[in-house]
Amino acid sequence: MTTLKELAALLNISVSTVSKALNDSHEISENTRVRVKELATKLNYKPNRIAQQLKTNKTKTIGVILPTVTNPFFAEVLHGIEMAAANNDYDIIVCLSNETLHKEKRSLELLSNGSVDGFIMAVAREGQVKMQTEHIQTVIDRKIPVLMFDRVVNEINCDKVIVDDFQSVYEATEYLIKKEKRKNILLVSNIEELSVGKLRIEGYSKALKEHNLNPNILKLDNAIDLDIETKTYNYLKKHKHIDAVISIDHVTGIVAINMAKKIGKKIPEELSVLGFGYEHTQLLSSPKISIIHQKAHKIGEMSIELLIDNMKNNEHKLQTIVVPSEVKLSESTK
Amino acid sequence: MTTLKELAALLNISVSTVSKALNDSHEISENTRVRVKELATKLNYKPNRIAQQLKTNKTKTIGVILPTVTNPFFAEVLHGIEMAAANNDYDIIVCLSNETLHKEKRSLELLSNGSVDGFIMAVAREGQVKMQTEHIQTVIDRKIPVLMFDRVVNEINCDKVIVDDFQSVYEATEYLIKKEKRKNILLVSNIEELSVGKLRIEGYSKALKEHNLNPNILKLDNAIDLDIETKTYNYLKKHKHIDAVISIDHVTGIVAINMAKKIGKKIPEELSVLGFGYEHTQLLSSPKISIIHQKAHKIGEMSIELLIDNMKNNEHKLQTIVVPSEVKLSESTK
DNA sequence: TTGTAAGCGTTATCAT
DNA sequence: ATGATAACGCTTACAA
Repeated sequence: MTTLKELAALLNISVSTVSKALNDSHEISENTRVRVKELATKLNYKPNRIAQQLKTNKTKTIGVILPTVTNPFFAEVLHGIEMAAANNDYDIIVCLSNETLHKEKRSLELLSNGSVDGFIMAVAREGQVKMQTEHIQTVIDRKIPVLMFDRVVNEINCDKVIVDDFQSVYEATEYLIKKEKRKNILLVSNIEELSVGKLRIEGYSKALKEHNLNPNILKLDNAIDLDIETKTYNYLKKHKHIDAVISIDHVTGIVAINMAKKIGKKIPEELSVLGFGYEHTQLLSSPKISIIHQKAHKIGEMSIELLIDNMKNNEHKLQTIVVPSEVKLSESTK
Repeated sequence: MTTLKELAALLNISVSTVSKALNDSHEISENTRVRVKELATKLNYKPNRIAQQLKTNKTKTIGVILPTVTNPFFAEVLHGIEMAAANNDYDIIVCLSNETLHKEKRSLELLSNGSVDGFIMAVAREGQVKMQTEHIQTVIDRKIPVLMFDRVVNEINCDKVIVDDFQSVYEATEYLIKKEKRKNILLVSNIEELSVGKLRIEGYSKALKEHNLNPNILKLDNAIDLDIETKTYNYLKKHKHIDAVISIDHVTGIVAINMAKKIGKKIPEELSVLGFGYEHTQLLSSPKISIIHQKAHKIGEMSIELLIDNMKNNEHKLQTIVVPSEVKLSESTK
């Protein structure tokens, strides 16, 4: 790799002159500026980023710690983060906690050694269940900015970008009650132990209470694949009076549709199904599921913007931004 | 952040002594070694990675360039990459090309300045269509190791990790012909311009030819959402004799099932459906689709292993590894 | 307008 | 056993 030193030697001028010339310093004469730049392009000179980082004590890199990336919500957030970061000339280092505390901890520790200028993270399931968060506070105490999105720790004081979990489910439930006149609404949950899951369930409960309806909640307890189907099938078979389903994740809603059809329920006439969804969710269900579409891409973008403001702006004030979701009704229920 | 210098000052010894003590040099006395380490842990000293990188000219970081991460295949590969990288004490910088050439180019250029020790990439759709690949060769010429996975450029000589696209579809098609006695097999494609798409279609064509059957190919031409449904619906409606569908991506197979049911076809009796799939694909379809399951996670792991060997091992030989897929038949067709 | 030199935090060589 | 010094590649005050 070509270095400033090499350029300087070839041109018989000093390193600092070369540096200044390349950075368009006014101190440098037109003539040498051109000579330097020509040789630089000819030799394909690129400043060594590591050296620049050491000098400036800025990495222009953001650490992104996600619980997983196979969940389409996080994939889409990551997409938003990457795009926005690139637009601001930031790189991102991605770490996956796999929902475990030890991996999340390890990643934070490893990257806190000057590898990144700040962090964007959604906390791991394990940390949220066990309520262990000191490792995050430690990073903040070291004056490294941290931003949390989606899954958030209330006790920690930092920038946050969250979804309107409570409000969106509250409104969706109300819609089912008031507009669609549903009276026996089942909530299906596979994420009840997450902060977002709790909020969604609260939104549902509040709407039901306000209309004097009884809650029906099917907690799948972090089940996988066939278990999800069996439990849903059995529940719907046993409780024939259910006339609407709200799924609070992106999978169980489609499963509910499939199971209901198997039982012979007419959708949406006899059963209205609403779930959380992403890019292809509606395409994959038939009849179409109605979805609460979290603006995951937007969440990613906002996270970058806010974190960068925190890193650059001395008067930055910590804040929590709520990104509203968008309800997409299926054609059939519109 | 605590530095060696600070430790040295506090202990009234030289920087180099501190450095050696922390690195367990035999030159240092038991006594000072302990003193240094105690103070280091007390002040939570962590060596500055940037400085180490500058010194050693190794970043222990790998650049990962993906076309997208909302496609579950790439998400799962990324997961495998991240896990394997972490196990080998490597960080990954993730860039998304969004299937565009200019973003892919930009990312390669930006990271080629000493930011990473090597690259893992799947080329963007645009580059594959336009057959533009010089930017990749440029990186290789600079002696930065590059590994390609899945979508691969034959003309470029580098490590490759690929899927058995041709073979898996060939065998799946043969299975439909020989075991299930299907005679009118439709191939649905939304990725015919990608290297992998071409190979899959070839596998299909070869199997048909060997059994003297006529190919039926529905090219969706990179269509989105409702278009996919409409085109599939119309085709199946018009060509009632179709008795099997092979989808060569992870979406159109499920859509085919839904559309066929709409038309009134019995699945799998009248129509057998087979597609490419990932974690939740089968869960989302009803009746269950049979899937060719690409070992995406494995592809990610292998890519890291191979690239690291390339970076560390002087006698490394460039190679192409084929990761076999696994066919998961739906319960109903087993 | 150009050059010298210090410094970012490490590691490594060579004295002491 | 410990320390002084140079070096990685760059930026930047300060001198010339």
